[in-house]
Amino acid sequence: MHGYELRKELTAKLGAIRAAISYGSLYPTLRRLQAAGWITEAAETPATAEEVPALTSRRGRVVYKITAEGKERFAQLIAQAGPETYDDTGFGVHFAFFARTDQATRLRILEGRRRKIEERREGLRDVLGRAAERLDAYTLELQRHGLDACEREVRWLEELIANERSGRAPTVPHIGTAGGRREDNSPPPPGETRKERP
Amino acid sequence: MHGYELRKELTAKLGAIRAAISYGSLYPTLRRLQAAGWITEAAETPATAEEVPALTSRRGRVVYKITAEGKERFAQLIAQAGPETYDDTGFGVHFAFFARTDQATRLRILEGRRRKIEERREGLRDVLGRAAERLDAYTLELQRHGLDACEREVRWLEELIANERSGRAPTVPHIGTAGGRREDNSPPPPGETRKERP
DNA sequence: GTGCGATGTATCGGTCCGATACATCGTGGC
DNA sequence: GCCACGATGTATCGGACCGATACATCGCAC
Repeated sequence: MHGYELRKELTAKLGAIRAAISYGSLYPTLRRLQAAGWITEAAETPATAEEVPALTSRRGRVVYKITAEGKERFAQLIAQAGPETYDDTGFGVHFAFFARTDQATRLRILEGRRRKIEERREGLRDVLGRAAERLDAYTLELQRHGLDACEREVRWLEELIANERSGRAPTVPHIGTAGGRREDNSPPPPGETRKERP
Repeated sequence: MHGYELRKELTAKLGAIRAAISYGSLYPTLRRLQAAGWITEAAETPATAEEVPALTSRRGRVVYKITAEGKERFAQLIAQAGPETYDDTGFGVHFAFFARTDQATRLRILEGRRRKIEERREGLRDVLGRAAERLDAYTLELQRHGLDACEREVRWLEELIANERSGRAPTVPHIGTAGGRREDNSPPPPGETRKERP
């Protein structure tokens, strides 16, 4: 893909957890990835390239392609978990690429996230219990709303964890016409033997 | 307060919406505020100041105090709304200081936030409707969870808006021992005549 | 036929974070 | 008695990211 396209694709995939990636972040990152050898420039520079326009740095549509090394590095990145894996953005990104990981990794990340949210929940309960008099009604309402969100996310995570353990794909509780679904998750990417634990 | 204390205070107040403010942000900001004349250094430098230790830049506990100009500027900041007022962090900060604003401002901000969340919700519905086949089960589950969060927040906002219009303080739906509450909101800060629309 | 919104690459200034350094104080364990 | 360790407290630095902006092309509606 080229940068603009990639941005749209990522926005559709990550739209639920964060805003669109900024250009000031996108293009430098693409150059960094290229310098590292994880992506390469793949054909298609301008259509009207026969004439040399000598204008300002004109370059239209740079299409990139991931390399074998890049694929391997990406597999590592989404499988390995650090402390930042469990914060809001980090978890969202990992989760969005769960279909490219193995079940052990998915379970590890889901449980780490649950632990993190439970800690946040306890912190909020502390504030609501101990500092309730010192805070005004609006601040308290904010904490309550946050606490509610934590509780819901823990339930959500627990459902996902239970499904992973029982080997099912993520459930579709609210929409589904009849029951759940049974589409296969984590299909092996075509033409590439992936190592389970990089 | 001094920096460390302020950080703890803000963490308790904003803990539901964002992580603690980093030191790399806190201390430069305090200096910026001081340079602008919105806060001043207020007494209490070290206790053992009689001896000049000539050590490395030793300065213990700098206590700051807001100035009259700072109070006015703060009142302006929380009352005026730009586009960034309605994103997650911006809205949270404004909401956390709702008790220091008037009802018209509160309503304006709540409705702006609702509009923003409704837009996000429609975006997610679009993705779930149109691009459902292109995305894997985990990505879809992420969108569903995000959509659910949007719907809940809209309901929450609508409740708050209704309460504002009827002149009541924010309701306490889940906890309360008997009914709601009727604590006064937006008390005028003591010893300071605040302008309603700066 | 022309104006305007979508497509597309690019840079720049500024802000914020994460890690780190360093010093003091209180307190509980040995 | 003393000392290790965690909490308190100020400070800086590099790097990542955002928001605004600039500039060019393309398709299409009016």
